Amino acid sequence: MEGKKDKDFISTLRAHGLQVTYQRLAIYQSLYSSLAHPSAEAVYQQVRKRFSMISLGTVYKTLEKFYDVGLIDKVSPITEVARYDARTGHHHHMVCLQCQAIIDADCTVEEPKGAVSGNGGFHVLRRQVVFHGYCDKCKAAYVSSGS
Amino acid sequence: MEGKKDKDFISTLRAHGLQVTYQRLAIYQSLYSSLAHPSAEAVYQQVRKRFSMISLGTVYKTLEKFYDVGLIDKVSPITEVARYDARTGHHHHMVCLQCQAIIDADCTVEEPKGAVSGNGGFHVLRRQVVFHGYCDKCKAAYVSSGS
DNA sequence: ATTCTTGCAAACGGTTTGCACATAC
DNA sequence: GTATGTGCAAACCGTTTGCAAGAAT
Repeated sequence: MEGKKDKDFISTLRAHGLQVTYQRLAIYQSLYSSLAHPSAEAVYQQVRKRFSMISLGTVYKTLEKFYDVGLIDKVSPITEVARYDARTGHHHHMVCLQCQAIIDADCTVEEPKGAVSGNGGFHVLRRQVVFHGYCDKCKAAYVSSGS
Repeated sequence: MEGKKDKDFISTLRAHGLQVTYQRLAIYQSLYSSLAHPSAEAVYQQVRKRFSMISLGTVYKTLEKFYDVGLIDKVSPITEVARYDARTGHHHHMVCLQCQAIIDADCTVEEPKGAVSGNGGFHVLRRQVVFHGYCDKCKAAYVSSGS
């Protein structure tokens, strides 16, 4: 579940003009090796396992900095807390209403047609699709327990 | 900007099994007559103009109740606070990164293709597309100020 | 009369901020 | 040596909750 060596993380950080610290390495590495779109708190818990003195504040600051320089994505849909993603390619998400899992999805979206003509002059920079529903696991639980 | 009489609001509330109060009427009416996808705070400020003794807590509780019974929609995208919409038809939104305006948009989205085969068993209930960018007004400001 | 709703204020939780100390460069 | 990052704790702010008084049915 790794695939990237410390060296690579270091050069990635440098490539984004970031100073390299153990905390940042640990945070980026943790995020990079997760598919769960973890929250700041989740990253904190994960990183803490190997780096017990890290503070939650640092995790918040670091994730925000990563996001600022475009190193990571921020997925903040209808889930109640911010969730992050180290894969910055344009893809979309399926969010489980039950367990809050966020699963990557692909799909194409056509240009928006505003209420008025065209899209009302809106300049689209990014499009994000969020599918809400139940993941495979929760769907089963949902069905078996009735309605 | 009205188009609906008090009587209509009353029957709409009743139709959703809600007790009718002046506060609820005012809140629903305010939301219904706005295109701005206002936040709870914004609804509060609006309603307060004609109903000065209303409390913010009531607005929160009421909007949530409306949402529960399906009377209104909750739009909580990358904007920092919850935003509501009295138009519950399936439509999407363009969110201005500058002024936080939310503008209705139409577009079709195809079924999601999960990372795995199909959509990995995900049962889609709702799909929401958020376009981020700059609205007509802010785009102009953005361009004229350079960068 | 009973149940639901309101208003108020306190609590909550995720996130941000200020500051002194430590670290990267 | 200087700028930047860290840890800690307090502040922040949108939102939720508990409860007593008030209104709807």
